[in-house]
Amino acid sequence: MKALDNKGQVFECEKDEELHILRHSAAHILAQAVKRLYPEAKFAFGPANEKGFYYDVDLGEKKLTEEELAPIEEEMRKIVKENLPFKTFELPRDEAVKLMEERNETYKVEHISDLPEGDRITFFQQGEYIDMCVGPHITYTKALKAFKLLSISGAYWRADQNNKMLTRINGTAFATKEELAEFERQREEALKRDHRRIGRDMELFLSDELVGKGLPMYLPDGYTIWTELEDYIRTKERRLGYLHVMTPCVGTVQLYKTSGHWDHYKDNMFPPMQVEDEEFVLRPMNCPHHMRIYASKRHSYRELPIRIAEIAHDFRFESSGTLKGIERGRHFCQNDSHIFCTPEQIKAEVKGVCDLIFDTYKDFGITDYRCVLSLRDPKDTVKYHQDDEMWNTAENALREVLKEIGIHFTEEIGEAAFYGPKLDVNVKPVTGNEITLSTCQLDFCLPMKFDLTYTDANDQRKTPVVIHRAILGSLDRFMAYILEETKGHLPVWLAPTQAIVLPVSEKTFEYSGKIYEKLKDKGIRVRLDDRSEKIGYKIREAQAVLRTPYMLVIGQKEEEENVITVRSRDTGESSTMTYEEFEKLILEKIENKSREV
RNA sequence: GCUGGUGUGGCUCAAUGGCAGAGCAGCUGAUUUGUAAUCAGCAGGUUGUAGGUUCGACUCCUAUCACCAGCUCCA
Repeated sequence: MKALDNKGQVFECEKDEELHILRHSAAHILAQAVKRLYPEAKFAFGPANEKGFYYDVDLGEKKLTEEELAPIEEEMRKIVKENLPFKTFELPRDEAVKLMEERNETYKVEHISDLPEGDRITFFQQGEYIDMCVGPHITYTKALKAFKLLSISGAYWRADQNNKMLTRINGTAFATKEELAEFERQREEALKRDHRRIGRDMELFLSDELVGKGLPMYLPDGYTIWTELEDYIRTKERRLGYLHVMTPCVGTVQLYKTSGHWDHYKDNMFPPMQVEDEEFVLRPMNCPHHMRIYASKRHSYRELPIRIAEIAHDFRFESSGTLKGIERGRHFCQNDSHIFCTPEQIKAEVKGVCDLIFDTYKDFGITDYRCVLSLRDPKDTVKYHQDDEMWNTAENALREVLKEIGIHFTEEIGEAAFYGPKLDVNVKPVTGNEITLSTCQLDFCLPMKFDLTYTDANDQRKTPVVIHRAILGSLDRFMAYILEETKGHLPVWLAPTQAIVLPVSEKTFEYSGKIYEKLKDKGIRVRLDDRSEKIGYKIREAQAVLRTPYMLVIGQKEEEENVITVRSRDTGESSTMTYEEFEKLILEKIENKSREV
């Protein structure tokens, strides 16, 4: 595909940048169409992204509805048909400002004033529409062959909620109509993979208005998965020397004032409750409790590192718009730990945490993740604890360790916790934005606030370093991700129903019942489907709804030969074996806590 | 919280101002079945909630709640 850069050169673009150029150009054509239909419209930013493109528009008092997308899309088709050439030109800063002011593009003017002095200011034009832009773009509007406007949403100017909310028009574009059709098909498919949908189908959890929004309840099968995850991680942690504790789900306001969380997050906590002369909040995180456990006695350097862990229930008053099934609720359960160590031990401990994270991911077959070293924004004096030296030490220490271990990561400014830098491991759920699954945070700050100490080899009082870490993050969120990844086809050890006995007819109910009882006695999560339905019906339900790894088809043939026929959920294939062989097989699978089936 | 959208039986959807309906699930009965839906019957609703307009509202209006997409936020 031919493209035009901002020096006016036409070039043959690389395959991998084609889509981006196409979508970015679609955004310009969208803007042109909007301007034709709504001449008062002012434009902010209109980039391409991984899903398509959007343009943020200020339509004054006008509120665009989704029905009004169709005429805009129609106008875009007209522009494409007009086959307007894209042109580019460059202006000195003052003339650029003048041009944008003439066109009433106040957001563009504001943008120019933020650009560094020496920057070239370039424009692209197709027909009557001029946009300030670095390009590149398609050469003629006809090159845009397959596009669609998808939705309307709001977006704050410059991503700041104190600014005006603009109208964001979302669309997508592809090189061909076939690819666009495929995109729409995949979008429908994705809906079926959404953990909220799977959770409802499989009866894993539910939300109830009367209980409260953002407060999901786990049903028996969902809780089975939950407890398996809990056992899995606790067992792993015990082997690594973590010490599990249990602390209450409330704490005094003073506790959070001491930690500094109160100042930063009081608006995102459930409000305090006054009881006698104490004021409590539902706890939003566990660090302060664990700090107080550490502080409860004197520690020698010989004891360190001390790894205090807890599967801890937390409550956060999340904004209603951010709630999303069990991925983000107002109650959740953290797989939390605080490692108290000496500065010398940081490296080994961070490495231990990283090893644990990636070992766990290997078990769950999680390969599509992104590591981010989250640093403070030194300009943000409100959010971050002020201590340059501490930050430099902590950030350098963490960066150094990560490099040494050989983890590939990107650095992001302003993503750190208020008390320290962190490594976040992020994944992409089926719908919505990237989420953090695991985290490892280096903290020199809270130990000081809580006056934590240990006695070193020279009998000197020293302040320990704290590593906050979560592997499964929140069990709820982890479960959501695993459900989406597997489409509910969980490995045997996690599956709520591990095997289901399916008698072909009443004639084999008794033999089936014996098999069911034997498996149940072994602690296997087994069901018996003794309804008077045909075998095909039972298989369909076991496969598509329950997603049971093993379906045991028991007919007269099996009874006569004293065997069972095992149908696999994942291959759809059946094989015949003795009961003993099957029991051995399934117990091995349950023992093997990995994604393989 | 903000912007937009959606709310009809457990689920998926129909009915656009004039008698609230279908399929699946459920229950009852028949059937005794061999690898992704056996047949018949029955039952299931104050159309999210509260007001309003109208002779008449699932349908129009107002408010509110929940859910969905996106934005902001995410210790």
